[in-house]
Amino acid sequence: MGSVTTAQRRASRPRADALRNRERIIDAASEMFIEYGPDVPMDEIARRAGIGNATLYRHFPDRTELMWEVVLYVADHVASLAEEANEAAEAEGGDAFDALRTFVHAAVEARIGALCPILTPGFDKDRAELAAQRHRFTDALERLMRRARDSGRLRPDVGVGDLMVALTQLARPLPGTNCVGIGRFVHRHLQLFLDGLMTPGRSELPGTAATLEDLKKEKCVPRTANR
Amino acid sequence: MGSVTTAQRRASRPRADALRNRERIIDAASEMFIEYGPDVPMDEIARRAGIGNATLYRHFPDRTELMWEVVLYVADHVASLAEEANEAAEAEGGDAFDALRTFVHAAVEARIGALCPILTPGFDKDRAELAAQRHRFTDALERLMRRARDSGRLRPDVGVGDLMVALTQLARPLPGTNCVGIGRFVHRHLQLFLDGLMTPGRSELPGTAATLEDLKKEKCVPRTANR
Amino acid sequence: MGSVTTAQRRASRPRADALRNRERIIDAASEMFIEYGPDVPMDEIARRAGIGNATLYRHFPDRTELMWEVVLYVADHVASLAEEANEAAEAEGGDAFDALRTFVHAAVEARIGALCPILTPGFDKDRAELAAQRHRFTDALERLMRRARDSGRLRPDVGVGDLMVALTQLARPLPGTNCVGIGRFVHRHLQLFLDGLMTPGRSELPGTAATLEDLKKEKCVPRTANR
Amino acid sequence: MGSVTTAQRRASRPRADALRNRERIIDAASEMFIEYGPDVPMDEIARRAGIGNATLYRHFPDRTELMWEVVLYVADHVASLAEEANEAAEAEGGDAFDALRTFVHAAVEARIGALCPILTPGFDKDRAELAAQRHRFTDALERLMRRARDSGRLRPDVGVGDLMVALTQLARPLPGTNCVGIGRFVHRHLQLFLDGLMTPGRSELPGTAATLEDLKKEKCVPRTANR
DNA sequence: AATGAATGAGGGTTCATTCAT
DNA sequence: AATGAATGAACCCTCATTCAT
Repeated sequence: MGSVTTAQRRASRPRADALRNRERIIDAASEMFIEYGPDVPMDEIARRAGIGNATLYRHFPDRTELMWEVVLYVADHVASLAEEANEAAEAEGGDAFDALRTFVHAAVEARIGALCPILTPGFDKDRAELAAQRHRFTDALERLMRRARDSGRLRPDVGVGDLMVALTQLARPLPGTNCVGIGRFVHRHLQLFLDGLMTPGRSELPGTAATLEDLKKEKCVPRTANR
Repeated sequence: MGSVTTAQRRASRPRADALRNRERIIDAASEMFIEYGPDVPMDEIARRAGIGNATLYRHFPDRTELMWEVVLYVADHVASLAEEANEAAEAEGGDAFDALRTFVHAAVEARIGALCPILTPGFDKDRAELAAQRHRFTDALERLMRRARDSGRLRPDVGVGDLMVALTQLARPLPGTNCVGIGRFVHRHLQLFLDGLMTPGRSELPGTAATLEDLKKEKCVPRTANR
Repeated sequence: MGSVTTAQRRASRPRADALRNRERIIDAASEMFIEYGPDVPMDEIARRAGIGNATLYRHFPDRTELMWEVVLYVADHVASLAEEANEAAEAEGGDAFDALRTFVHAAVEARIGALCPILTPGFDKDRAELAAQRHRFTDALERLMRRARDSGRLRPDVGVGDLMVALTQLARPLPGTNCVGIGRFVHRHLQLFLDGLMTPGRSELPGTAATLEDLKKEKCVPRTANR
Repeated sequence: MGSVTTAQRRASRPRADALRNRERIIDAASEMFIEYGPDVPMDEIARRAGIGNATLYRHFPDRTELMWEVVLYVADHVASLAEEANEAAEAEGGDAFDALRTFVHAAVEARIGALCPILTPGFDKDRAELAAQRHRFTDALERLMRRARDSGRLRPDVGVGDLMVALTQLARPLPGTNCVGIGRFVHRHLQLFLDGLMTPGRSELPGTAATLEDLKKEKCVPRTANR
């Protein structure tokens, strides 16, 4: 036991430096998706990752694949955070709304903004692995919010979709900028938004809560083709 | 007396169709800046305006100039809204926080999101005409917020910059989406955010309030590359 | 007699202002062909002529036609100069080489450089009217040079083509510039070139004399299509 | 010792094919600058070089940079020719005017006409490397002409600028022509011009000698438009 | 496996020419 | 007849992706 041929090792285990590069790329890409959006030039990602552009393509055959891996990586992280938050809420003495706050701020640090490619037209968000993470995430967050609602601190007229959309929006860089400066505002404004989510509700809300799923089903017109 | 020749009228007044086209362009551009950001292809703007691309360039010699006109147009509108809101607040029986709510929702309808080019690196936001509108706007909004603060309904630890940034962010379409669907959320989430702005403050806010001016001074790297 | 209907007058005689515009256009174009080459933007020509662009097109349906008229106009002028020079040489006491000098310098003033469109690929230099002028010009110049040669002051190993090419080249603006400055050099360098044409020849000349006709027959490869 | 690894060599030395392409581009560009002027389409240069247009841009980020490299390349060559000519003149038994003739004809072969971008408005002819070549060139040529003047064979009333401008002009292809045919005349007419430079001067020269420097200072309007 | 280089397609802008007033 | 406006094609340059070392 314990002895494998070189060939076997090759097949199963990638070279150490290749693994390291893979990490670097995902890291660079997730940062840059947040700063510049999902259209950031591939060469720039490669540059920030400190590798040649073709190396990037060896790891991820095209931009779609890269987006996919980034999303998967971040979604995994964020899902874990949601689960942890939920567990904290379930734990003895846990407060669900506080756990929600903790999760929201942690999600920003975990680069939840790098999930933006999900909304890109043509992105196949239903591929198995991602679906799994989304389920973990959605489940945990829904249970957490239900618990917060039940505890009487979360307004009953808001849903997971509301939180997700607002979180995504507020965590983005300002349009047309890659201002690091937005960072100064993100946590501040999320805090204010969370305050707005608390009971008693201070205003009537228009529309209804929706999940991201619902949103994705909206009539998304490719506005380009209307002539 | 009082009568001008046709020639004179011609000289001073642009042709009717040209005026119409100009309106259409600004209209299309302001919509598309909101939906896609200030980098949206010029050809797409022309297409949505229903004109040839070169016509776009006849009206606005380059993208900068177009951004400028759009911003001016929207800023004028939004400034008026802010002034109206302020006047409503000053009027007998007026409530400043309610006026603030009214303004926020109206600003979205007025396409305040189309002001995003202001944050674009290289945009000369200090040109005289725009500076004037910004002053009108800033003055009115600051007075409105001060009044709301004084009336005891607005948290004292938030500033104009907070409102502006959150408003901008929440009013944007989701990244990569051309979904009209986001509209369903905008007013809803702004309402929640406004709730969070009310007294009594329900949480401690990190950071400090900042104006858009401050933001612009942040270390902003040019958008396309960082080399 | 002497009475024509308005209709007849219209058909035969263009309006006075139209005539004036036509002159202005040719004037502007001939200047600008010299300064910028035959590719100068049509709108710029219209601008310098002080008219709208469409007016230019009413007079000359396309750039080719405009070039043609300019060439015709200048060729006529230059041909007259050549004839005058020849006559001066034939007159009693006339010196042919001196007449040649006079002609060369006068041709520059007459904007001989505006003949450059002749060499443009696709230019139909064989249209009847132009052919006539070219004949007048060539005849006069050939007789003048023959006479100068016979008088013993012009080298026998140079021909009309030599003079024409050098004249054209030295009278052009420097490449890439519309420097008025070149004017300072033109007469100076033509003078030097003419000195070089005098007897006794001070060097052996490579190649043989050629007419512009010969030149036009050269293998002119449209270099664009060699892949 | 003294041995470099493959990696090191890679880092320092560009790939062989890239070098080859670079040469081809400069070669094509220098030809085409002469034939069509500095405005020749980049795509055409790429085509003649036998590469894709983007490859051209990889080597030279923009047209300015390409002009610069071409100019540098040719200037180096021409400067060497001037120095050689000067040395030949200084050598025992050397004749300065003959050396000048040799230089002029060699400069044409060395594509001195490709220096035309120098006169383009906005071209920074003072960048260090180019300034160096220009100095080498100017020094050598001035010394050569002074020597020729001192030897009594060169007219005293002509300067470097005269030679340079006339050389540039006579070496160009006829306007609008892509005729290789002009080559037949160039050496012929330069020979005639050189003859005109010899003593005794056969005519009075208008104006005064000027350097290219002087010319550059003339009131040069930007090329594209004059508004 | 890693890389620099090459490429075609696409967006920004200008210009000759046509259209509508 | 004169004009301002509109347009498609062409050119400059960038970027995702592929190729060759």
